[in-house]
Amino acid sequence: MTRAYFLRDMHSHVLSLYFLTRPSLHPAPNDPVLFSVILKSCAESRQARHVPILHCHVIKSTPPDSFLLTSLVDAYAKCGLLPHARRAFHEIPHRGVVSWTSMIAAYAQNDCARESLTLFNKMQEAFVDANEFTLGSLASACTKLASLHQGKWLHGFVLKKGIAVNSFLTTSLLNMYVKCGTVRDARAVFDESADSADVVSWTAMIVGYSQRGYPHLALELFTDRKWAGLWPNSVTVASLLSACGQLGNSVTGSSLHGLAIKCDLDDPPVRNALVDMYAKCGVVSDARYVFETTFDKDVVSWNSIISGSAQSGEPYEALELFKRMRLEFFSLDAVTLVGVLSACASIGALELGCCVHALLLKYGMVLSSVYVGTALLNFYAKCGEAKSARMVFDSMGEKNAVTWSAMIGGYGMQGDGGGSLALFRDMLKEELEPNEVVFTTILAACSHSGMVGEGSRLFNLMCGEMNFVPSMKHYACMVDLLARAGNLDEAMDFMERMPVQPSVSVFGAFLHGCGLHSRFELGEVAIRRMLELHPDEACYYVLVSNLYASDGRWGMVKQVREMIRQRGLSKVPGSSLVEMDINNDAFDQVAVLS
DNA sequence: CTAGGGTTAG
Repeated sequence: MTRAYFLRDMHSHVLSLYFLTRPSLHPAPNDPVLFSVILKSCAESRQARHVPILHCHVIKSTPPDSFLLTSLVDAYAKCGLLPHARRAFHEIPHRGVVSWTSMIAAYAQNDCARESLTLFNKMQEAFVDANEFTLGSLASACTKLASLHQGKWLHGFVLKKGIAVNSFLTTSLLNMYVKCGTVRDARAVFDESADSADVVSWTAMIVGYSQRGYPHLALELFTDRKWAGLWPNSVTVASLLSACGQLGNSVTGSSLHGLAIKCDLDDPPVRNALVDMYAKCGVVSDARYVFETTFDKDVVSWNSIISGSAQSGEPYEALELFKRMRLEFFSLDAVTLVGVLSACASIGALELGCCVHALLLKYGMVLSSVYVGTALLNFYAKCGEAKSARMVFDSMGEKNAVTWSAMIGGYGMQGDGGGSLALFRDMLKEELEPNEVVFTTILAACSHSGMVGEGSRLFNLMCGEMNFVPSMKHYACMVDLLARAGNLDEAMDFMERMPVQPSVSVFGAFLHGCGLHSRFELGEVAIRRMLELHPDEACYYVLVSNLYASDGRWGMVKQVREMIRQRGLSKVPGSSLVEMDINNDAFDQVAVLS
């Protein structure tokens, strides 16, 4: 059990004990110490029941005790009773910095960040000086408002007024920069107060790196000897596991698993992060093991294993788990359905996915986030339903590069390169920055529709005007584009002029074109080059054997296959899927869905 | 009497 849970439990016991021994009598304010203890326990255990009665006792005396009213503000706020907190605040006769800060914090904790800032202005008008507590709460308010501007102003205020910066304030400011600004600025805050760093500020910085796409730096900060004296807790470990998952680093991941066991850091977020890490590193069996041995599963546990299975090539397992979740009456959320949709997309389970769509509408989830809309769109696109995908696309409010890319790819999959291009132009018109995934998608769409001229033009636009450095995927798309259309000499020329060594997938695209257009002599030239660059790769032999097969040279095919066997290389056979037998399996699922 | 960090998704 973590410290937070323990404390909440303890305060709950304090209350039970007190009200058991004095069933009808609440403490009177003339015993302020006991009174404060009881109030604090109400706040920490989130039990609002007794607070109004205690409040009555306080305001009976004249003048009411400012200290106790301030505690009441805090207690109400922690129980989520913001209007009550506000009333108590207005009843305080002498408002000192603590009273103001309690109310500012009350707003920040109850999602009224805007009011926190307003109240801060009133506090300054009342000539009460803010302290590090006040500014910490205000920094949290800025984080919730996603307001870098206000946050920077606050940071400046702290420096200008020479307010003592402790690890609490450091963490709040650092976190503000992580969520609203850049990790660089966050790191600057962290480094400037390195002397007062503790586990929480250190962890906040690790979380920042992990969440903002620098998992490598997260691990680096963790192993930095400069902070060797800090001992990680379960929050630290959970975010480090997330970083390992992003990197696909299961070696460090399992070490952290060991650390968590050794230090008894075992709560739902850690277990969920473990499930996610193992799934992302391709060790689904370990992910499954951690999941099955978690006895206090929450919705995130289910979501992690469902998405993990779906993304690790086990979509049927994912659907099976979803069914189990429903049968156990576990309540789902949008993330669950996004995972299920991704499983449906990968096996083309149109019927089932449509039921998920119905569920999304039922819960009113479609508009709730870009993630949901994009997942639904992607599902329809992958099932070859570009029209339905487009309807989802048009109904979405917020869209990002992934959304656009899924829709562009949806047209591409149907061989509608014109549709892809039109949408790509719309994207540029809306002044959105296409990323490398969008470029890959549009190039592939051109290739599948035989639009060589358009594809080449886009590639030049990407490398020239838009200053993109093409990745291996882009090169493979270009070679595929040229080779598929029969421009094999041009494709060969393109490969030779590439600034990096072509990968197996680039050769694969080329050889495929050679097979399609019966240019076997060129294919053999490419095979020789590929052999020099990539020996010992099974897929290489498969490509060669495919080329001979398209020439009808079955003797050669047999020879190559024999070579694969002798060298002990193996390749997972490819497969494709068609939805059938809806009446049995899918309807079984549908029954669970409704 | 007041303050800080986490896990899942396209």
